[in-house]
Amino acid sequence: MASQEMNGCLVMKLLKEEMRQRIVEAARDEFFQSGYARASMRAIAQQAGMTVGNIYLYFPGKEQLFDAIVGETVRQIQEITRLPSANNDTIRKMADALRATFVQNRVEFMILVTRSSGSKYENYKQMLITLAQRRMREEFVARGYEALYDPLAVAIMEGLMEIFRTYDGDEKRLEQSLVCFLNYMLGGLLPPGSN
Amino acid sequence: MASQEMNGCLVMKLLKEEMRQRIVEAARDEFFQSGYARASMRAIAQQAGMTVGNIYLYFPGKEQLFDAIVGETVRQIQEITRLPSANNDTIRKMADALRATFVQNRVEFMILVTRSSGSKYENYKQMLITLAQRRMREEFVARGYEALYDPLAVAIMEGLMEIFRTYDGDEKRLEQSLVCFLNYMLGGLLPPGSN
Amino acid sequence: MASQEMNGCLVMKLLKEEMRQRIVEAARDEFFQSGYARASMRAIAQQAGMTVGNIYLYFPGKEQLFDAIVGETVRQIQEITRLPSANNDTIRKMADALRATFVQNRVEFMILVTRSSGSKYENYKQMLITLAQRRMREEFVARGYEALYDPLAVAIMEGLMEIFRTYDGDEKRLEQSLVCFLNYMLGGLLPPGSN
Amino acid sequence: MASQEMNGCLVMKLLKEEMRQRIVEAARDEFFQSGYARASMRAIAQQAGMTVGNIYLYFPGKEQLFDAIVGETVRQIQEITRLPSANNDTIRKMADALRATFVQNRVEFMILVTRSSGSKYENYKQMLITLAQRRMREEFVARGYEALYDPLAVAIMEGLMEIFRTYDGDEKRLEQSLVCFLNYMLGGLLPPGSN
DNA sequence: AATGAATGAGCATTCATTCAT
DNA sequence: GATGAATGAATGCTCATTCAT
Repeated sequence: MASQEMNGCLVMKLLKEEMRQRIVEAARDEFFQSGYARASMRAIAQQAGMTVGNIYLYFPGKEQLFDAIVGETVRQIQEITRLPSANNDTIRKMADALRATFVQNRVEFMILVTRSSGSKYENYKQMLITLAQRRMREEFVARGYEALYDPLAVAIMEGLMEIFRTYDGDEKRLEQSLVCFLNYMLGGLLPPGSN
Repeated sequence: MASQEMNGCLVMKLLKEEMRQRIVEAARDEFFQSGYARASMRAIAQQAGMTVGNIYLYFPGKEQLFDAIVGETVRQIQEITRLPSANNDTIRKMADALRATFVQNRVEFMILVTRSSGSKYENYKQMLITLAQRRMREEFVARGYEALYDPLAVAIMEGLMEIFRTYDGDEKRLEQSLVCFLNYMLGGLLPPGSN
Repeated sequence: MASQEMNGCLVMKLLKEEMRQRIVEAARDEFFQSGYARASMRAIAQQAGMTVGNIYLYFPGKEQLFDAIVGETVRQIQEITRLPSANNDTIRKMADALRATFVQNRVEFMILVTRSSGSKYENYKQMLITLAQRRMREEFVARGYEALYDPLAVAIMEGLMEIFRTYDGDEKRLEQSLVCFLNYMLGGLLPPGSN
Repeated sequence: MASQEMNGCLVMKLLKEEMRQRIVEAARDEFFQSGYARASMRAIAQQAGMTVGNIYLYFPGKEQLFDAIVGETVRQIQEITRLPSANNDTIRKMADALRATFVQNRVEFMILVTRSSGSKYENYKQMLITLAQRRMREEFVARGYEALYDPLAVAIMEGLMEIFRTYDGDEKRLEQSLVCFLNYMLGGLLPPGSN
């Protein structure tokens, strides 16, 4: 009987984990498709093949469910942004780290950046950009582009994201485009003859 | 007596115009803060210091109220986008026209581009970018950057908008930054020795 | 000055009466077109070329305005229905009286009978029919049709109204149809060879 | 345990079905009393002893709730009206079919015919009458009553409905009255000596 | 006498959340 | 643990009526 209970417990755990996963996947789809604000708990439950109420056993609410999806990605990106800006390749390193994150968590990244309106992450893209700006500031200032670092950071970030979007799934061309784009964008920053 | 009547008439008109203005301003605030979809007619009414029903004396509905705010800006931009792309300065011309529009209708422009989700303008930014891409395509392809025109168009547009945002109110520096930014972004397109 | 005032007073009276008439006519149109429930005070005011509030100077409310339109017709029909049922031509007499009323107050009659839903007259047609039934009862019973007087009363009334509707404006054919229809409907009631 | 589950399941189903039924009954009452347009979802919910939102778990909207009530009756009548008009008893057959429908769905029939203003069935009675007219036209014209078929069709239909109303519940007398009424109404159509 | 702006209660509908089972 | 029916407050919108001018 004890073994039965333990067994039951394990099965339960497994079941629970599976259920949680099903919810998360359905929610990811729905958030990606409709955005946070327009996403409906009903639709998520239906797609997950369960009832609305059941979702609330696994997650306290819509916001926390959203967190469960994009939270990990947020954390990864926070790691990236904590890297010391050792040399003049800061941007390339950030771009590469973002690429890695994107390749791993493509949908989560896109949700976070373009479909989070209405959630507490609704300014996430802006946060990212601001972060990039801080990193780039020194280098730009050193090269006499202090007035440019702000829009350039934005331009680079949005350009990167467009590349992510465009070459989504084709990792090889994604990388090529990334390099090509960054060379173009950062070309002006390099001393003549440095390439 | 005639002067009294005229006076009364003027006062009325003023009052009406003032009310309309109060609604428009409250709505602009609300749309800017919450975006079209989450903006609430009740909240707008409250902020304008009147009842919901009264707004409907001035505007037929939420959508038309939104239109009353962003419509003029939309029209101005349509004018811009109809310009013939005579020479290789297309982008500079578009940028300049956008700048003019932005200087005049800063909040409206921002609402249109970043807070219009749920309205008929919800893809407005994408439309603008697509437009820019079509304009830039030829020039980029001619210079062997065919793989780049897509993210570059995005980068340029977003960079422009960031400049609008940053130097909002300081028209002089806005212009300087614009020129500087475009030189930087389009520098790679010019044949060597052309600068 | 006194004469001026009297003059003013007369002019006022005339004006007032004219205004009242304009309201009544606009209301008649609107009630006829949209029915009582869907008729809108705004629309009536607009069609009458005045403001909503002004209507309320002449009539206490929507219901009383409706009364001002159909009230007279109601009274006329009440007169008819008070006629003593002297001989066996009751129905013909009622039909004729209704015809007279209809010819005079065509629109009011139609409003009363078919467009009064939502007002206190919404069962007016039924009232009329019930009345006709009471009148016909004796004659039908006398002729052995006691089980028939009820649906026949309805059938006759509705048939009459359809004729009113169909031959509206063409008084001659209206009368012909009326006679023809009543002969058909009441033919069975007459003793053989009585025609 | 299996039986418990089945039991639970059955109870659930019953409960759901009971709720649905309560809504339908409350709605039927409300639609019958106030007509489609003036019927209020709030009132229906209150009469059904639940909140407004809950009704929307069972029906997508007011219109579909109305359909759930009158739809079956509409379908039955459509069947009737598809009958080929084989001989001169068309009207009797239609009357009989209508009687059958009425006996089964009395309130629904009345709602459809007299309380559907504002819904998509608001011209239902007229449709029925027009249908009857088309069916009767030939026969009437053949007998020289071409000017009469229109008001007669109305008269017959309304008379039928009155019989339905009057003898509601007493099917035997309903049938007798029907036959009697149709004999009376159609008597004039038959050739002399045919009865 | 006339205006017409303003009100406020009403409408159908939606949806995150709760809770008895 | 899971259900899904139920809630209740919110949404945009309408309209008869009122009232300061």
